[in-house]
Amino acid sequence: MRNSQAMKDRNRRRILDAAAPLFRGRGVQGVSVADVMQAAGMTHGGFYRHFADKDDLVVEALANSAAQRAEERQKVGLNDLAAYATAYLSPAHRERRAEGCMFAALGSEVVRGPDGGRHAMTEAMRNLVETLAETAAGRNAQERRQAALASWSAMVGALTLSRLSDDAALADEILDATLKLIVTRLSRKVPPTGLTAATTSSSTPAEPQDSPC
Amino acid sequence: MRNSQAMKDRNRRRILDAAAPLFRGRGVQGVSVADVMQAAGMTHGGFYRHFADKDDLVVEALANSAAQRAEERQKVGLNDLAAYATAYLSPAHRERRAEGCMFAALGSEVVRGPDGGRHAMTEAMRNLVETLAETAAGRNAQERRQAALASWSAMVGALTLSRLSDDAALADEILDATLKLIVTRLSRKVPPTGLTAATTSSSTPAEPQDSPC
DNA sequence: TGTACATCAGTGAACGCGCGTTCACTGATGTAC
DNA sequence: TGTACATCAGTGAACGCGCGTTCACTGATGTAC
Repeated sequence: MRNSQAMKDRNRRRILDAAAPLFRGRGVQGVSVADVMQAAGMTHGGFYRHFADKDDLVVEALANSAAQRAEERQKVGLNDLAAYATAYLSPAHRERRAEGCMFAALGSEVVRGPDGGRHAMTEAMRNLVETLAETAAGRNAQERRQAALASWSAMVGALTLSRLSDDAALADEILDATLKLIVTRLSRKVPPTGLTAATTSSSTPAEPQDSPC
Repeated sequence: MRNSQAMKDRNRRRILDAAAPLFRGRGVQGVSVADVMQAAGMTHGGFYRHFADKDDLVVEALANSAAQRAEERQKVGLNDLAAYATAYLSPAHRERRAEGCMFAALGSEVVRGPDGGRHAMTEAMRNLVETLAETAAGRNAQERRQAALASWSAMVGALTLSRLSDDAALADEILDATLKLIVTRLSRKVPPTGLTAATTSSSTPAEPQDSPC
């Protein structure tokens, strides 16, 4: 049976929306085309009406996911570096890989993948860094940009390493130390009122906020 | 033909030494058992005289590689945080994935892998962080440890993101901004004489030093 | 508006390939006497 | 020290499975008249 064009568009979106969390949770190579199609509520045969091949899906899913996150960020207004880092470097984010940041989950795998994937993530990163730079510490635009770049690097590294650690105490230490650095030295001081004091400990659960990054 | 015990030991070491760079360069899932055995100069059938399965190899290769790096670090004396970061955050390290840091290359993949892999990397990380903390900035041991943890997170994240960027200028910016942060604010000031000034630009090639981390 | 026909989204079986793993085999090694 | 035999490291063919991809088929959709 043939589906209408509207149905096809809706199904394509479903595939993309199903693919992204699967990839983040199990890695691109850990997820089959059939897995994605099943998660989208279809069988694997129809996949090639939507995408040229699996690589194509990866690129589209990364770009789609990045665009969604950027939009949410604008809407919710999670544009403050200190607040962003607090949510990003939370145990909740560490535990929820599938719903979390794609850079921490897929960065090293995408490096080895098709160029389109790197490109999609580069654009997402550029967008994010520019946003974060607005509330980063620094006496001029260049310093703020550098603080944002270093903060972003530290966040991605800390989340990856915290997930890697099989020692829970060390895993928390990594998040705490990195968050403290960003909050106290790399983000702009003025706007939030007295948040800084509370962010030193990761026991602040940073309410199960969906998807930073 | 049966080989002597000495030969067997030598071959096991060869397998481990062949496996580590392959894994770092192409990912664990991107390398087959046959690939590793071929790189070690053998055929795939003999693999199971040495390892229970591929997961076992992964764990042993990570541990072996980590131990070698720790030993080299002690010998060469690359124990100074600022010097270490300078080598780590160099374009040379970014380009040589197979010979580089296993945390940046394999971190997010090992997270999803067998527990043994996470454990091997956790121990390696603990050892490294303790070493780096000795020359990190801070008024007491706790502050120095936090600076070392945050620095290490930033290094791993920056290298991953710099490799990810398909924009060369952005890729360099990431390394430079992170290196500047670590050198100027997170490492102990005194010991090196006047190195700090030169490290701001990544055009300092940080002589093709083998394998930081 | 109605009819006839071409299109094509999605199905599910099938194909081909690579991978992890097994296995029969070999002959040098190590050991027991 | 020499001999006889069991061991077992490494070989290369083979197995079984899962995966990416293809394909014949279906029937609803869209279009031309």
